[in-house]
Amino acid sequence: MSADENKTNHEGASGGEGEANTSGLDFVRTIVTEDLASGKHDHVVTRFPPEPNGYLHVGHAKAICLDFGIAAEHADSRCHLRFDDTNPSTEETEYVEGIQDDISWLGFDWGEHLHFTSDYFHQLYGYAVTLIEKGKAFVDDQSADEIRANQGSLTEPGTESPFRTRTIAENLDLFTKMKAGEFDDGAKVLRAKIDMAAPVVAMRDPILYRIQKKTHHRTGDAWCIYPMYDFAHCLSDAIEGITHSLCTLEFVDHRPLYDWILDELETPAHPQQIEFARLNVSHMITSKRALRRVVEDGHVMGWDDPRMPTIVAMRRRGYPPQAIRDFCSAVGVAKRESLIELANLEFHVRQVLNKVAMRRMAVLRPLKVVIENYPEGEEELLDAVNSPEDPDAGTRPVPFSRELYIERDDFMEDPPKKFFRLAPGREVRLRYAYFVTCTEVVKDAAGEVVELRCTYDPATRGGNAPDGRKVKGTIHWVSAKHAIAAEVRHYETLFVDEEPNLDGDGGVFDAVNSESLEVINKAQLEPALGEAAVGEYLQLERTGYYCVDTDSSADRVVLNRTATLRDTWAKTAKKSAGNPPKAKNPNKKNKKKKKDSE
RNA sequence: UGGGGCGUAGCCAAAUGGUAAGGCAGCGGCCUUUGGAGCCGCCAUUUGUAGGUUCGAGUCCUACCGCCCCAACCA
Repeated sequence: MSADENKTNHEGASGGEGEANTSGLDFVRTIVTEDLASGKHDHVVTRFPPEPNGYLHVGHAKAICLDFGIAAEHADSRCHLRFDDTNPSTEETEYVEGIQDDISWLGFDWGEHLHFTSDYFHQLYGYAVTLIEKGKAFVDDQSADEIRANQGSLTEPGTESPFRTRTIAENLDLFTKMKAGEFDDGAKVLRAKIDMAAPVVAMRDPILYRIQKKTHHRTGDAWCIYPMYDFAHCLSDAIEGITHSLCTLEFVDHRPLYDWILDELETPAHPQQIEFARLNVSHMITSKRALRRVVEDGHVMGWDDPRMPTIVAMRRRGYPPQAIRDFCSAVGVAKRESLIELANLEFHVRQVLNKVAMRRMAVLRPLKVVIENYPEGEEELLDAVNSPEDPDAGTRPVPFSRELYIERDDFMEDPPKKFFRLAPGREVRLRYAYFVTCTEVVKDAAGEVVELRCTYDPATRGGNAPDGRKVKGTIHWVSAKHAIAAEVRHYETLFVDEEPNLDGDGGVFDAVNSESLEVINKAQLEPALGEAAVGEYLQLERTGYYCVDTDSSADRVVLNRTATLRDTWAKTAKKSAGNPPKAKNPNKKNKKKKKDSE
């Protein structure tokens, strides 16, 4: 018989549709599905509401996938992109454009529903006037400091403003003058009249409008008063007919205010705010403030540096949008705060790349090999498969000649037990080419191996021996004469800790991994790589997934390593060497409050 | 110490009173012209703790413990 019971009881209201099957759905989709089944709504409208004051990051990707994803799952449903641009001092057109690019790239489409909270400034103003007329809002002359001081504490109630009892007429007059620009920034604010003793601080006469004589990136100087988030957001949702307004957990406390405003005013709709836990990924941060520090302090090349957790950066690094969507879908949606291991994201990146990346050969750290019984000056073209996952991708010719490069790591003078690659006297297969046997090791004065002399078996052309003999190892190679020199960039995580502590003495500086970028200057690529386009997904066989970086030009190839290949050899090698696991950065724990993390 | 949210494996996450899905990671094996990919198997006698209700509890009740959020004229 309680009100609560009525609120949560959807079944009775159903038009005999039967119960919705919500098994396995996350809690947000469960609510949406039940609302549809009960007839509360016959379609769903969601919205993704970024503030254009920075670039989108992996955490936003989750929200985007949720907001747009849910809309796409139901008939006649849609998701709006609405820029929450109520603070002209931090927002810029550059970000408006960047955010649209990111969402499109991720694979979502808002159709005709590109909106701006600033489009509603006039309506919002009208709602504010209505609130004043109802005696539910007043103009406060207190300074910011005074308001803060009178707010009370978490355990003590606040005290009412001395201006709280102004007449409606006076409030109307003052608010009109605020809008007309008759007062300075901070001189006055419009506040809701709710309850200074409310246990939820957000309900203690929250500020609705403040004066900011700033030029807005869209409305210019038309306004000098701007609505606060709490006032603008719920009303914008209502104006757009949003059915389910999804946001992160820190807004739970704001829900009573969201509902209060919509209950006090006559609006076209009363959307339901639903909060879910934000996405955290190990070794990444999602605080815009800290991200800006990382960029401004020069720890990275920019917002799109492949080590950044931003969407532009993941794009430049070579993460396919499908992988990001798969990842978001795999981590789920719940209210429990969590820290997803980076390995999870990388898994989805590899999973997609394995299917789409063209295979190529490249030698990162070259060791010269001379095939002594291969005629000088001769060369030939061998066929190499472009993708074992996609027969339609065909083959390409790869030039072979007497002098080759192989990976230094693929040779050991004194190999351990399970090393299957080249060693003195040992025979291996050069991928797609021939079996070769190492006959001599050439060293320089310092004892460094500088060259290998080998012989090849002409009968093994293509990689198979007619006599059926097997080799244990297959290594990649590149013809020295035909190779293209390139720069290859390898990345480690930008932060050394799983959960970087940004509040320590050194802040971001102490948290960043100073060895997160490794530049390899003279990698040798097979000729086909000279034609790869910027952004193209590649797998350098046996070494990893790469893509052509935007820094590349006609005469310079730069590759980014997107992800390594799973490397079981590295594991067994490490195991037999008894290497201890990497030490972790000790300066963790004592996390302090993180703000500005949306 | 006020209000709110949350505790299921190393990391995520399902299970709507009926006997703990799935994924990642890890471990073992098969296969392999990438030590890749793929395939097979193993990995929670138990859901923060302690009581209680019930034939039956991760689910309901009580108490306790722990973590997170809230005192911007930010969003």
